[in-house]
Amino acid sequence: MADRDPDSLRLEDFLPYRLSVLSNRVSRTIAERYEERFQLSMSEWRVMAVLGESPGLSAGEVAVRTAMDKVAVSRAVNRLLETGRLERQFSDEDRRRSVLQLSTDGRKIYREVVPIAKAYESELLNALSESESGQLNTLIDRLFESLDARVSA
Amino acid sequence: MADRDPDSLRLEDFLPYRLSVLSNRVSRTIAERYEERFQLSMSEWRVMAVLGESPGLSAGEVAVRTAMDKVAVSRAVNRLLETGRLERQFSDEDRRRSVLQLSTDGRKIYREVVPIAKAYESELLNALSESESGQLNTLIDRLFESLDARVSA
DNA sequence: GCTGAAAAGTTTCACTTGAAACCATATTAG
DNA sequence: CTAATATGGTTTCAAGTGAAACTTTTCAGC
Repeated sequence: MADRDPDSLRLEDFLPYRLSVLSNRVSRTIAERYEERFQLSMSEWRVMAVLGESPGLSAGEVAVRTAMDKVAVSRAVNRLLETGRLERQFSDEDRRRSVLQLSTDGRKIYREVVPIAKAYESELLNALSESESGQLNTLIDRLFESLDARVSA
Repeated sequence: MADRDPDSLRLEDFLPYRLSVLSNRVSRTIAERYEERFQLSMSEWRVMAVLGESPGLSAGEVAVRTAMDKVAVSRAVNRLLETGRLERQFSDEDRRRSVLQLSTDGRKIYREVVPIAKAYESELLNALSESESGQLNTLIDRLFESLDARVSA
């Protein structure tokens, strides 16, 4: 497994590359399952997903939770408003702050997409044993910690 | 770790989402290290990386090896030609087929970037023990197999 | 209360991206 | 041979993206 020739770089063995390819394939596959069927982009679905779990968030909070930037959130929110999947009010205490929640229609779609998403995740994880999935999660968390540790480095 | 409520979806625990965020952060971080310094986009670097390992590939072969689509490769190749990092000939047997290799300048940059990329990978993997990195690689391979198994499903 | 700075979102602009159409060369069938 | 088909690569076009500028509202200091 060791690959310690410092002068050569086999892209196929390079972790950042492997993660990127894996993630792209996974995301594309799952998106195919709801994009066409629900006319829902991945950004829109992410926004719906956090609002389904946590109604009443502001756009900024959605951005943090989804790791999207605020521009992308703004656009996704607007499309979801246009398509009637989302309702927006503005906070009484702070009228810049939006208060977002799924509409009746949005909740309906949410309830349809969640099982699709979870089924796909299970399918993918079928390749792994229970304990391996646990390992994977732990390892991913470690990598996040490693990234956080060197924010400004 | 089990999360088997089929009606709810916590994005933060959802593997496809976690992979996507992890991969984006890793890629962005590493790209920062060479983009500004070498005026090199991630696509261009990927093309250089495979040609550094395997000179003489065609554009199509580069596309397969980098998991990029042919449009992206075509554009990256053209930029690399313009900036003098790449040389292109066309095959004698099949004059549609390009034969690509790094130029002297390209090889120089390649030799500078490889250690940067590898250093970053090591930094990231410092969070893991030797055996954990091995586990991670195995798990990622399994997930790829799982994806390949259901190509047309 | 006012003025200046900050925060929540939105808009703009320049750039990237991928699908589909396209061009040139190669191959195959008749 | 020549027509039809396939293949390698490029161009076009429509959509997506992020950084920076902007608008509106709030807050802090005086």
